[in-house]
Amino acid sequence: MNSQAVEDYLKAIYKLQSSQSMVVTSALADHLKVNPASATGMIKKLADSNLVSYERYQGVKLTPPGEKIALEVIRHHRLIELYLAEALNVPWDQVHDEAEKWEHILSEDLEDRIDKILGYPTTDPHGAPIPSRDGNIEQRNTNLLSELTQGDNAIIVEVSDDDTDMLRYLGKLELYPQTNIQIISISPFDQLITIRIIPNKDSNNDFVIGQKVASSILVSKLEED
Amino acid sequence: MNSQAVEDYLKAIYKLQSSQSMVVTSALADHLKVNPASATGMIKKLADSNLVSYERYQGVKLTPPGEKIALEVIRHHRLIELYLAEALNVPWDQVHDEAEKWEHILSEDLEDRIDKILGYPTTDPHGAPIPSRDGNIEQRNTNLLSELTQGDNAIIVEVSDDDTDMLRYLGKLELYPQTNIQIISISPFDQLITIRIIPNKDSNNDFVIGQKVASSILVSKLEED
DNA sequence: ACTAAACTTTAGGCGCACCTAAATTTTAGT
DNA sequence: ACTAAAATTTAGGTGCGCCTAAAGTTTAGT
Ligand SMILES: [Mn+2]
Ligand SMILES: [Mn+2]
Ligand SMILES: [Mn+2]
Ligand SMILES: [Mn+2]
Repeated sequence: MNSQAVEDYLKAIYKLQSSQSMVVTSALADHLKVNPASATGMIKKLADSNLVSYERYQGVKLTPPGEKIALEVIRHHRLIELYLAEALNVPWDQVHDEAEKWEHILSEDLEDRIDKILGYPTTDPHGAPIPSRDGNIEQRNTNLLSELTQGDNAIIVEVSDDDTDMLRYLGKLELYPQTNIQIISISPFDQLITIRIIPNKDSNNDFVIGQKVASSILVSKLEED
Repeated sequence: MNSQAVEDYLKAIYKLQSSQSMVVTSALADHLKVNPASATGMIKKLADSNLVSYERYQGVKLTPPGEKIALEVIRHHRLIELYLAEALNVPWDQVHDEAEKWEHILSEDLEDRIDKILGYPTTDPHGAPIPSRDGNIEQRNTNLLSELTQGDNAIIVEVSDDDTDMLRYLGKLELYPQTNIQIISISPFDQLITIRIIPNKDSNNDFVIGQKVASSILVSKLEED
């Protein structure tokens, strides 16, 4: 069995691979809040087990077996998050921490039972896709909300799930996955974004977010009509 | 935070204390499937933290703080077992292993949510009492089924929860907690016990169990009428 | 009371996953 | 091309929880 540490490293590498194609030691160490020297140690272990390919001083990449394990753990994580939210009414800003622990001990049998009870869901409470049992994950074409320009219409696809305070804030603004939004304006210098949630007809409920918040939201652009 | 190992030791000591008032190193080592030398090492650690009182060569006893932690973990274990059985249809012979892992990472918040959804239950699927949040546990007056004599009527209170095969067997015999039984006869030499489940009126469905099975069942004697 | 068996503890080690400090390699600026 | 800064790896060490082997203590039988 893979240790919790191994699973967390593989998961982190998977996540970081979406931005950098080769994950660099310091990025991994930052993400996992360990010392770079510790990350190097684990990287060597993972490379020995053929879970990552590793070039000294250059960084790591998941091998197919490493990616398989990462996706398995991510599937656990997201199914658990959704289950906690749906079945146990855990608020969406708290499901992540609970899932972070439970994901490592969930049995395949219980995974299947949860999957079934949820009706074989495809996304978690933050909009992230749930990998299938055999390790496939939906690839989507998304933009950061911070990349949109004035007048754009978009639907929120996913929000980052690991910052409790951010999630609570987004909840207060009602910026959930599946919400339709329009970019009313973007201010000069600070790039403050004025947003309207789309059923709203006038500017009464428009609000402003900054770049930090806007770059934690993934959207899919809608065609103008 | 207490490690999983510490929690498992305290739980084991609690369980063993019900039979021996001072828990001896080898009993603990047997129960936890570790080497006696390892148990000694952990015992010294627990004694240093004031979770057990320890006399060299004589054995250990839980202190009040140690018992509090043990009951907390047992509460987790039993709530989880019941939740898995009720909400996720996990068979009663499989809930134990899942709970054994989950009990150590369950948050107090999720514990409360599960407790509430189950309607503040008092016993787990095997009939064992669930300690209250503040660490009280119901004391019951029970006998082993193996201690009963011919003609006795009794109600099954609890069955031991940690042997999957035994539980599957008991399930097949329909010997669940709350089942009323009568001791029809006990054979000489082997002490084989012929049992009738009480709604049954004649001997058609009587069956025989041996001492191993009979001593894994806790009962409460019923007065004759 | 003595002794042998049974039990328990001590001594010494191991693997895991982390750390700090020092050495090495890469990188980026001039 | 050279050098200083940044990143990475190596070296050496820690705590945890386990192990085996050896030494010490209790126990039970004679
Ligand atoms: Mn994790
Ligand atoms: Mn999520
Ligand atoms: Mn356990
Ligand atoms: Mn139980």
